[in-house]
Amino acid sequence: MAAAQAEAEAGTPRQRYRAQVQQEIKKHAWEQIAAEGASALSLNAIAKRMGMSGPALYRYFASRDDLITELIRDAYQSLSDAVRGAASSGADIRGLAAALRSWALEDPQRYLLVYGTPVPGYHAPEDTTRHASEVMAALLDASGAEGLGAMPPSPLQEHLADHRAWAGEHPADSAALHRALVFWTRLHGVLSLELSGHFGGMGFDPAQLYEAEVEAVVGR
Amino acid sequence: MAAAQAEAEAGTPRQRYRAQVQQEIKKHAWEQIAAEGASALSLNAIAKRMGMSGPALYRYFASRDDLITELIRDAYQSLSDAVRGAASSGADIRGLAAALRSWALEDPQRYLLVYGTPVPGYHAPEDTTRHASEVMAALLDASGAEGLGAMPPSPLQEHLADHRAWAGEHPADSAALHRALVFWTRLHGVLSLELSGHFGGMGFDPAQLYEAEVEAVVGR
DNA sequence: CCCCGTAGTTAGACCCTATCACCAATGCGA
DNA sequence: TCGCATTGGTGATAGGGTCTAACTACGGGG
Repeated sequence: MAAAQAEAEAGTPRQRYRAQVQQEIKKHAWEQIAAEGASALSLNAIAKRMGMSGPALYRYFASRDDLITELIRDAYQSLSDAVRGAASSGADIRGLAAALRSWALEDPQRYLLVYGTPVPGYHAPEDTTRHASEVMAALLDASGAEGLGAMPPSPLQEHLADHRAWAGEHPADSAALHRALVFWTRLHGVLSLELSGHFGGMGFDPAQLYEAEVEAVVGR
Repeated sequence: MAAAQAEAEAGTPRQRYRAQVQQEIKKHAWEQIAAEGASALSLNAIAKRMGMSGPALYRYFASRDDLITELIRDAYQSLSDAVRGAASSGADIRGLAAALRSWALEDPQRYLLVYGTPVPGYHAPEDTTRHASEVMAALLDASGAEGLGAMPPSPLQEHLADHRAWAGEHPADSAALHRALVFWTRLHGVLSLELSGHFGGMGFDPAQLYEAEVEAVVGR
């Protein structure tokens, strides 16, 4: 609570007001993104909805890209919270998968902001990669758990044993590294195609495909 | 060749000129997309590079969205050609995977134009879904081939047996349907994350992960 | 109480898409 | 070969976007 106070109420009244307006801008930005996609986000439109003139927003965000970067940062933070929250409340790998899916469906455009098509040349700020690492760490924890079907040794696992920089200090064997990567890429494969509407009209239920992929990762 | 003539040289000189200019516009559009991404595509910039004024392009494409739709159409066509070409020259499921990957790496933005983040509310024209079906059909052919590791029966396969509208008239059993879906989603999972740069800095080789996923689909 | 920093304004430069009216050239039928 | 409708290209313009610059109004700390 002290932390919440420090974020929400600390400082001078001016700073509190500033933080409040920034939050409101972001709120409208998310609504607009959910409705029209990130590429259609317009500072002018946000300003009008807030009852002020366009250039006023530049007191709060240096540029449109700055605002979007901030939103991406928040999205990463939210994702990290969701999966680490699930992990810390005892969820196994299936639970993490469920948490990931419900986080994605809760706001598809938010998921696509993180994992969708990037602008060539865009470089994510430092702390987003930190959040990505946190998610990875939770995945690696779950991937190393006992009771999972054994992944047969493969050339990839030998490769991963030699290229595990991304795992940091995490004490996971190459089978766990492999499982974490497979968890990520397979679930992203189903989720992103579903959220992008590529399953639309095919007639089957994406949730069941997702479940099947989760079971395949677990090892049956 | 008769078909090529019909496309490239048929009709009056006016029609030939028109088709030629349209092709040149598309060429510049692809260059711009490859460099800056589809969201940064500008008709004005294309016109300037071609040495003419902005509004002139509207003689050839009714709107920016129209041009992009046409590019998506061409991308689908190109993808369909690539995988059906591989299939018709005797490639097995591994060959299809290799063809898909090399098609994707050849022009990442082209892949992302097809499978990347869509604009909410955008509806693909009819013939793109036709190309998607052709790709699916090639996949289903390969997925039904003998010599593949058996996919154990699962709840998903029962579901797919009842929801196979997307397979059309194709005589594939539910195991083949399952394998085709898994082929698509898993390889897309690796490819899209790779092309979006999410593996950047992780240190491992995406190609080896891709290969491992292909082997997993084949059934080892 | 004054004063300075901050929030907000309008004006404007420079992009973009898109439409319009007008001009020029081209190639077809008579 | 000539006339002329069709077609391609132009500048002007409307309207929206980002973003900068100059100016005004307010409110809290000295």
